[in-house]
Amino acid sequence: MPFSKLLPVRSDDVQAKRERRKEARPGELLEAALDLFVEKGFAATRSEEVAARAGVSKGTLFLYFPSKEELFKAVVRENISGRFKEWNDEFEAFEGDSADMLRYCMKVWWDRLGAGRASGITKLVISEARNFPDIAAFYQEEVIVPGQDLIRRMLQRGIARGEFQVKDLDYAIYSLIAPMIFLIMMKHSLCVCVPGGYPLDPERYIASQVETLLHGLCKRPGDVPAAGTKP
Amino acid sequence: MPFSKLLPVRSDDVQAKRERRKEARPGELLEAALDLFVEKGFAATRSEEVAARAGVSKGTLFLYFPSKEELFKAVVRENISGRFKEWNDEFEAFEGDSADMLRYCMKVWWDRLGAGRASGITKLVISEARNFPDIAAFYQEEVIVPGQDLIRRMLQRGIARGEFQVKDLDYAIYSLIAPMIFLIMMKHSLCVCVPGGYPLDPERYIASQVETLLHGLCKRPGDVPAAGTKP
Amino acid sequence: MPFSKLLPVRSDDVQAKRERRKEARPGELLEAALDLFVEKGFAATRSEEVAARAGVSKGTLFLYFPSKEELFKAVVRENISGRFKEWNDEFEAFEGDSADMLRYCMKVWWDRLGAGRASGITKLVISEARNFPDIAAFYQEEVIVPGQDLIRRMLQRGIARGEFQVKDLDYAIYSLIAPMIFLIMMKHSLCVCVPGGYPLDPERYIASQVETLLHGLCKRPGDVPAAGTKP
Amino acid sequence: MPFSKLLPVRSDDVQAKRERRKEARPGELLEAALDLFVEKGFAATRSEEVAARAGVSKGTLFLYFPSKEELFKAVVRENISGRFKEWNDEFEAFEGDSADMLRYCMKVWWDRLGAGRASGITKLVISEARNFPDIAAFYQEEVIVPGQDLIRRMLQRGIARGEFQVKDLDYAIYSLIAPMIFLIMMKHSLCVCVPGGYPLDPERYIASQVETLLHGLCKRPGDVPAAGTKP
DNA sequence: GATGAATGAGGATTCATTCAT
DNA sequence: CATGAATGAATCCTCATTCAT
Repeated sequence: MPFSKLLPVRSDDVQAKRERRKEARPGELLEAALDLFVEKGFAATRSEEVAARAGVSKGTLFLYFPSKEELFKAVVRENISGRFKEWNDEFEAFEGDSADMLRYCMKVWWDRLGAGRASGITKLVISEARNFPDIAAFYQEEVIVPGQDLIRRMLQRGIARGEFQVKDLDYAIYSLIAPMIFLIMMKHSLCVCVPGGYPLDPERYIASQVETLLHGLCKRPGDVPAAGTKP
Repeated sequence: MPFSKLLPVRSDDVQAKRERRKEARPGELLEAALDLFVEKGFAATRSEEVAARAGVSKGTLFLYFPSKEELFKAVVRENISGRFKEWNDEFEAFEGDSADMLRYCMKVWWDRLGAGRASGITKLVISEARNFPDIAAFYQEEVIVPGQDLIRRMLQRGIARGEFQVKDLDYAIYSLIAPMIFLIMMKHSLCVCVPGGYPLDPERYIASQVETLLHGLCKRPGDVPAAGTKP
Repeated sequence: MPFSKLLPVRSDDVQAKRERRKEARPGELLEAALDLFVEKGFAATRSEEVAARAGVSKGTLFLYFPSKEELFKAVVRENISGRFKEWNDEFEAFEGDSADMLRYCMKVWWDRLGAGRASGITKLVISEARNFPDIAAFYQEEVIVPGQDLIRRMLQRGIARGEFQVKDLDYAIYSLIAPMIFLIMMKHSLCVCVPGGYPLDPERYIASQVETLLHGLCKRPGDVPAAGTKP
Repeated sequence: MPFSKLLPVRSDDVQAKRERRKEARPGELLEAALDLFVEKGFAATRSEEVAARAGVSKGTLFLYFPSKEELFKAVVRENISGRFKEWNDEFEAFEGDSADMLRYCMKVWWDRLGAGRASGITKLVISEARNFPDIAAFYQEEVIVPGQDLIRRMLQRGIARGEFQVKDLDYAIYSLIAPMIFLIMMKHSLCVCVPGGYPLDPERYIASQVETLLHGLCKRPGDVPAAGTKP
């Protein structure tokens, strides 16, 4: 038994915590940085604040990341992890109406990604892409391509089942993407800073988007007079 | 007639040039500011650089605009707010099918605003709103409120004419806004920095969005088998 | 008769006014500058504001005074004019009690100098003397020396008439000067900028100062119990 | 005992020096600031110069004081406000004649405050109050109010003991304040810049002021013929 | 002479980054 | 490894002064 074991327990504990923390450092810093970058953007986030939120000193931050810019890149890379495998499986397993599938997907997307902190990454990338081209490339490859691929397959399923019709499949995917990106951008910008508050209830927004997306704005010959319409 | 009138024309000319320059200054500065704000964002744009690009010195900028923020507001007024009058008139004067109106509006919106540099302002505001609440509030008031108002009236027109049906008018406007904002965000972020290039042809994008928006994804009972569908 | 005489009268008038003004320019500038220097001090007074208050353009100011510093010096020199002749005469002519003379002088000093704008010069000189040694020298020679001389003679008169007694004549004069300078300084500083307001009623202040100056704080053996004393 | 404790003393020493410097910084900065504020006034003192005189860089100054104004307030607290406790105690403890108390106080005031650099602060505030209302308000609260309060209590003590008599207590305090302020103003303006030198010996000035203040200028019936009077 | 547009040095303050401990 | 004191380049904005007209 080493002598250290004979030292007062507190010291032991603290030592252990310190060890644990030491290895967790980069992660804690990335966490803190994610929060702050999402909240304030790259330029307005102060290195010291990141360090403070991670519970370390300013100097320590630069021990792990050589510059604020590298920290930023690490934050984005760290958080762009493809959860696409899981999503693909779920998609493959889905049975039923394509309209329901789309309704389900949008809702699930919001609950699992949009509503959480992960959407902050998307906001971050889009907002700062211009000043960080390699991040943009990274994101494109890791998120956009697989994401658009999944969405395309969803539309194809609908078409194959004779439930959807689209004129231009490559661009139809944007009819699903645009509403999601818009919601994310608003959630992280105007919704949190306009004095009167920018009114945007996500659930209601998604419900409205999906229905319009499925059925369109145009009244159809056989349609019932649409009870809910507010003229 | 005083002798001065008989002096060489040059004097007159130079005077004229000076006058012209003086009057042109604000415009030149606004041009330069627009370029830089769009390129670098609000925070990262340095006042001095705006001045330099307009061919004047630092001090001159502040002769015309009391602060960077006021300069930005002037850019917004010059490039966006000022156009609503014209748009409203056009809307009021429009005759014909509401679907055509929507097609026309989207196209015209792109040609006049979206395609130009002005759309960069929208991207900027959404990206940096959180750090500049004053700017966000200003933009909300000057652009978002009148813009959404116009869109709402377009939908109401369609409903009134029995051509559109919407369940939730307040949120249906986002079905028009989201595609536009998405296009703007992409145009000024991923589209200009992803190496391979983010493939997004605006015209085709808008055409696709509008048709889906009008008719929805779902195949309708009486629909012909949709020749254009690419399975 | 020159043709100009046939021009509309207005022109004539304006021309005349302009002529008149042209010669008055330096004076108007000095007036404006006096006001502003007294109000804001040297550093905080902007040349442009002086020009604006004098009704001319910025450039014109520099036509008459080569720099802000020279303007400042001119302002002080211009306003340090000895009205001492008049005061001396009045002093020589005064008949009566020396205590009354002192009461009279203090009151008259306030009415004629202290209360007016002239006191601003004194405040100005004392406040800025350190940065303008030649102004200080000028003021010393033109104002302080003759002023102290007059005051000394007043005390001497009292002593000669057996009405005053002083131990140290050279310094006794400060017993008259200090209250005046203090009042001036306060009038132009704390009195006009402390939020709650610095309470200082000049008339009451002078009355109090004079009486204490004449009779002292110490109760005298034969004194009546001083009805007005507020314990 | 860990081995580190056995390391050469040098490390310890250097550490100590660094600690000492860190703790000394605010003091060094306050010293430098006091010097410069007194010498040049508030507006004309450049932050960088304060830092330089304290032997640190611009940034370091703002590490200890968030703004130039806060630096100034700290200077005031350090040099003036902090002393009232001590003064009050001394006043409470004073035994003896009120005239002696007044003589003692004036002398002590000069020795401890007036003669030192701290009095320059008072001069500065009065000179620049109008441009820095916050500073004026702060000074009023921290220095003027407690100062006048102490003086009022001194007069009240004299009255209570039947030694002083005043007609208007609220204004009688100015009979003590005015001489002190005058001396301060002169010391920091004309006295240090008039070429020939403005002749003002503080000790003699105070002695003269106090005696006149106590006994007044007027000869009293029972007075001896005032040996010292120089006619 | 008069104008006022233009200049650019200067000043307060911020913050990423370094480095001695 | 960790710290946090120190740095100084960078940035917004001001204003005395110049000079072409």
